[in-house]
Amino acid sequence: MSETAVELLRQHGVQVTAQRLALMRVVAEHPHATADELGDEVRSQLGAISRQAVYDSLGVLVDKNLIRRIQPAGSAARYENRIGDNHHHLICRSCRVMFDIDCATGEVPCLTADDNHGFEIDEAEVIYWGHCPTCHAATQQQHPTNLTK
Amino acid sequence: MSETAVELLRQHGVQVTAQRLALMRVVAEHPHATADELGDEVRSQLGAISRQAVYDSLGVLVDKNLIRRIQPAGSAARYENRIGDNHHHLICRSCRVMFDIDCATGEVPCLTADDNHGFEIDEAEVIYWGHCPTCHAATQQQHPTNLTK
DNA sequence: AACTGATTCTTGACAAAGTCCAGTATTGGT
DNA sequence: ACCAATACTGGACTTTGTCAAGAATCAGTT
Repeated sequence: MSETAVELLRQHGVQVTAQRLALMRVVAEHPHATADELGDEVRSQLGAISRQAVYDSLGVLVDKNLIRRIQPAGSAARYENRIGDNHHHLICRSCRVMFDIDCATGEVPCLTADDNHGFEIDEAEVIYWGHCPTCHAATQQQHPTNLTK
Repeated sequence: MSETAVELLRQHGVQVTAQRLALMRVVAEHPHATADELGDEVRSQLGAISRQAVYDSLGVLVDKNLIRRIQPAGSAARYENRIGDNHHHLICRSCRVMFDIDCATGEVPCLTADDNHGFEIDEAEVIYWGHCPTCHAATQQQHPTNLTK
């Protein structure tokens, strides 16, 4: 597994460092974690890593398309290593749980927009918002208006 | 126009204040502006408004569905008064320009997900990412890897 | 028109997420 | 093993937003 990671980095012309390898591993182990959480996790495995290194490395990995960054409203950026399958996300408005979800339309959804304003569109990001079973049950009694948690 | 705004607020059981009226007007005049920008604009019209009042008021208006909050990756929350027509957004990865875009599939897109994990889904937020004509032309020569602006 | 309770606004401190910068350490090619 | 390029560290700083206490405003009632 580490072998593969090293090769992957090399293939993408990226220097191989302990921090990057650790982050790749940790992202795979904890999908949808924040930079902070990933940093803590790496810290518990490597002993130490600076916040800047976490951001730098994640940034490089995102740029090279080795991991994906998701940034849902009202929360810090999250990272996942499931890439290239154009899947989307389902998030609970109350508790912020997040699930992967395959697009209903099968492939690249809604990618053809009526008026693309001359843009070169490369991705249609879809986020499904709703309430998970638990939170939905809880909101039956009272109707919460402040969803900003 | 102000009449309408006053009525709108009343209809939604919201107290009518100068700050809220100003924000509604300013949001209408500057779609896709950030809270900060809206605050500045109100300030230049009313003379003064506190940051907290801006956030509070925008929050109330969003809760009452009088305006909509959009929070694209890598930028502060933005507000617009075009609501209820389920339109989406097209954003340039380089310069962050943002356009409204009607959904290609006509109505509530991709809202039926294969496996909804038991969620009560109420919205499918779609953001089209790409490069605007200008930035696309610029990226033809050199391939920029850092899209985090 | 004045009173009053509830809501809203102001002010200032605080917090989270991320960036900037200068110096040091690592990496990988020779 | 050496060296230039790249990456990491540590600390200060910025941006975006929230919390909390008191002052001001709103709107219903008399």
